[in-house]
Amino acid sequence: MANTHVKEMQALKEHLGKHQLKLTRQRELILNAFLRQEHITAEAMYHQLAKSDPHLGLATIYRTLNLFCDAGLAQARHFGSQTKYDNVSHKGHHDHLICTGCEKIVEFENEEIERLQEEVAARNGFTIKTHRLELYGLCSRCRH
Amino acid sequence: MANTHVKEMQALKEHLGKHQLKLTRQRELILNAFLRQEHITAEAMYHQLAKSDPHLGLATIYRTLNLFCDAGLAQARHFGSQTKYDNVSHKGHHDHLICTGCEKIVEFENEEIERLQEEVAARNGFTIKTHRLELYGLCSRCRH
DNA sequence: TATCATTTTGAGACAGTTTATCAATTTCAA
DNA sequence: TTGAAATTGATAAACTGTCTCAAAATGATA
Repeated sequence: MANTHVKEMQALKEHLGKHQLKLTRQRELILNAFLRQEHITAEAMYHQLAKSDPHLGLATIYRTLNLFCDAGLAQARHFGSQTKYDNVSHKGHHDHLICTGCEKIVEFENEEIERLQEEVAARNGFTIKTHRLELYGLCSRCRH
Repeated sequence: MANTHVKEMQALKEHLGKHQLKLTRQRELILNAFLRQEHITAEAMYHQLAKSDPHLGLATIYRTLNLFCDAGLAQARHFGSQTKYDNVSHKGHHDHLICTGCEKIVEFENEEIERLQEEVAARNGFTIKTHRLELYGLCSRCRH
């Protein structure tokens, strides 16, 4: 199975090098599995990888996903009692509409909002690397 | 100490009446404390109220804050590993520019972004109650 | 106001998620 | 190849939030 995620692997290696961290078999394995997802929980990834690698520990999954966050490859999003790790490289970036009634999540993108964010950032001397936008409310079904 | 939150108390009583629930000393106490906050965690409220009422149980705080959510007075949001209960009657916006270099945080407001958020929500049948927008990047000082 | 079915409370047990611990193993620079 | 440093796996521990249940409080009714 070829590594089709050369760019992300490069980014990970760069982060590891900068922080005196090491590239391990597990980190490669988890990265490849992670990049195939749009977003996933640690627990789900644990079960998924257990099929091919039964001795991979849950703690390692958590540690590695948090490492990916530090490296800018992933972004943690807390909802309900679980943490979902978003794949940042997956189709740019998506924001979320979250129904507080039924917990339904709708993803959206809005270029105009992105543009205004850049504008706000520039006005304050910032260069944006990533962002998080979550709108909380009630979906049409839950409003009634 | 007079109850200065007549409107919210009225809304709570209405909810209680509709659902065969009872108005208790604890619910009044917690409501008054809650309405003084913009947002608070159950744990924080527990410690705050423990000073004047050492026997108020943590479970009661959780139950009551969830009751407020049902009554439309509060809204739960998950932040990190904790749940914050937003006071719905406060409508302050808290958008943030966060520097990943020096951790500086700049607050901002942008009406145009807010308007576009409403638009996106409406297009998806949602009614927004609150939102969270965080822009991560480098400030001018850290970029160099 | 007294009665009493129903709801609520407090205290702690419990459950689900994430992190800490630590001996054994692996990595990688020299 | 060597060895200091980082990482892993297994599991204990921590944390947040919910459940349990006997005792207490509430409020509708008489």
